[in-house]
Amino acid sequence: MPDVNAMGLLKLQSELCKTFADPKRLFIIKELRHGERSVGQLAEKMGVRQANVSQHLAILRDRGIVEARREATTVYYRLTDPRIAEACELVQEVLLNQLERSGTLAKGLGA
Amino acid sequence: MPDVNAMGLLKLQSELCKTFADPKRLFIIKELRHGERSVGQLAEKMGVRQANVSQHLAILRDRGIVEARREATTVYYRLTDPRIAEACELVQEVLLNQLERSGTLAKGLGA
DNA sequence: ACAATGTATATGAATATTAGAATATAGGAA
DNA sequence: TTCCTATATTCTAATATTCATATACATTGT
Repeated sequence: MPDVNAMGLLKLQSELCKTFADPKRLFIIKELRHGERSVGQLAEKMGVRQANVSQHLAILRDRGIVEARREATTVYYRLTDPRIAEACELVQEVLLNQLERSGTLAKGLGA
Repeated sequence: MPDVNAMGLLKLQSELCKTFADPKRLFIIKELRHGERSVGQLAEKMGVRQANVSQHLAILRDRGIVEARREATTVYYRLTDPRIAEACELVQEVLLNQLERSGTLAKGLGA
């Protein structure tokens, strides 16, 4: 008997993971670890058009990753759960480990 | 000055996260926490065709998530880094928390 | 050599994701 | 109201992902 029951939850979990499967959304998550940021602040830091940032924020909002707070015309976003950033950091550690092993880091990736 | 340096690493990180963005691959990762499994074992547990499992394993292999070991005609897979399973568990916790809040769990998802 | 078993890959069709352009909405100031 | 700023949404084209089918490859046994 195939394990079809677990698949329902895993489908939801995979949809949550999809939100981490884009570099711009990872940037946003990483940035929001340090506190609230407005859409414009994020757009500038990322060097990306406002509409595009807003699209990504909508995805993060729909999946319950971030929450918004409006102050006049400015909308500030924050993470809903610190464990989200933790999970992303774990993945980053794994990645850095992989890069170390393959020696790819040496080729000047900035730092 | 936009933060373009970080984007290179985040691109790699997002590609790593993409491997978690599919329920079947999450199933495989979850299953491999308990030890090695062969392709056939996974296919049966998942109720999925062997070729499809093999495709997903190839993705996990390419991203360095799993490693293979051959024994006669049988190939056994294992996780390369326990932190990968940890990260997935963190995401699962966040998900369960979300479901609790929205009360969706009550509607009999199996357990 | 051949056949049998277990696994991997190539191809194509359906579907999903992404970014940009244009447009829409919300709130504040005059 | 009108204008201005900040954010959101819709639509579209390009690209990527997923699955099934068919086929190829690797290993063991005969």
